Amino acid sequence: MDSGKDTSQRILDAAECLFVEHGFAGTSMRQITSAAAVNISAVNYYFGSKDGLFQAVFERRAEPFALLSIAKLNALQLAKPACSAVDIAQAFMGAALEMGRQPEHGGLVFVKLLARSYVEPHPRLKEKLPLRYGELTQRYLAAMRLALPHLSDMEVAWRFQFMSSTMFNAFAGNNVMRLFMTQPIVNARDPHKVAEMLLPFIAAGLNSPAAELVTPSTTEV
Amino acid sequence: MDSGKDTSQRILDAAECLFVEHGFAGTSMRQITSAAAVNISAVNYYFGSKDGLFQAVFERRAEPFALLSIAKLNALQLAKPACSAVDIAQAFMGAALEMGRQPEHGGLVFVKLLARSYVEPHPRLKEKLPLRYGELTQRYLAAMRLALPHLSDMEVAWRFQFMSSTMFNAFAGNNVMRLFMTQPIVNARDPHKVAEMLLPFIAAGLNSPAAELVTPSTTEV
DNA sequence: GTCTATATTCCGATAGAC
DNA sequence: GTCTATCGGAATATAGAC
Repeated sequence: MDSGKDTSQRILDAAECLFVEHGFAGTSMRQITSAAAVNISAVNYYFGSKDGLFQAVFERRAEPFALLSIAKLNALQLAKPACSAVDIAQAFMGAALEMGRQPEHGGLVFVKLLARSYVEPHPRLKEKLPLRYGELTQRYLAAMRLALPHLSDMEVAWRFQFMSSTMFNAFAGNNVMRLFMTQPIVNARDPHKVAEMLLPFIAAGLNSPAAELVTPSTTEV
Repeated sequence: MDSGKDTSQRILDAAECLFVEHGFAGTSMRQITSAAAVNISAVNYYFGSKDGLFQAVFERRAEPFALLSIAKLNALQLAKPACSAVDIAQAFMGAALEMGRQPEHGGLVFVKLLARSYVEPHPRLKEKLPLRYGELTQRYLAAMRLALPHLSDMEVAWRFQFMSSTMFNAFAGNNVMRLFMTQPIVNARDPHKVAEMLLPFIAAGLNSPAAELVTPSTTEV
């Protein structure tokens, strides 16, 4: 029998793919259990509800990805205490790439789920995510502040935001081209090639001079 | 009576907001008609179906936005035939900003709808959008190729893609911070301030040197 | 743990009175 | 054009046999 995986894991795998493709509201439990070839009531047995299933789908990958991202930064700062913004960007991208290289961690599916959650955050994420990713964000922001002393803390945060949205969307394959053109001319099949295209853009963007503020007041909350 | 707008327009307005906030599948016709304070059967009367309503919501803004974007580029190329990549980026951003300035065009709501469609394209968009936005994309790509002669056509397309995803997400207020941190430190309330933050990042990214290809083969389809 | 059967609610869509 | 009423189906969730 090739279906050696147990029921709950098959549900998680199927749900992960379907949530990425059609979103939470756009995916029914019947689709999930049908794709996983399990009985429909198994979802409630293992996860309590559809909401609970989503949470489980996310939590399975969240911790490994956070740990991986922080480990990449730790390794970088150990090897090169005065690291540049480009080094930091590469560490961040490296975490996504390494995740994509590990089939046991779902490959790039979780990065795609992150890209989607970015636009359409599930209610339960708003409670749990800050606690789990707060440290990651703080660590990367602190590193970037050191590497970009010519920028204010606020502008560093903006650039981290720009870097993240560009990266996540690129790895997730969310192309304007795919949407706007009959014949797409960019393709995100190989994540390493995407990373090669990304790097000069992001590196130059991070290191660019501070914004010339036309409006004098702050952009902060 | 302050509800001077007619029924179909009130439906469009309510649906536009709800689709942006909860997505197509996550929004029911009952939510829409309730928010619009109209009878539920009015949707079918005016738009035939929920799908038809989505298409109408999109098409109301699609043409004005496309025309505005192209007009910005026309004006730029007339005033400055040898325009730079930064000029082009500003023209593109200018279209979104001007759309945001016009309440009769829904302000920034359509940009947010674009940002969402980017991740979760409605089936009907895949047919209609390339025809409507194909010219826009081709025009901007052609202008960028002239302004960035050191890049291959393919790499220019990638950078247009990076620029678009960063812009749309920034204007739509899709922040990693909002998702990852308890206390968000960036805020996208004023689109002009967002644009000020965006410009140096995107300008430097567009003008950065070509990627060093480690893998020799092409990234094209 | 896995299944069938079912409860209950909500969905989009339509028919027909006015 | 706008309303009420309702249809048929699909959604999540649960109860209970095995």
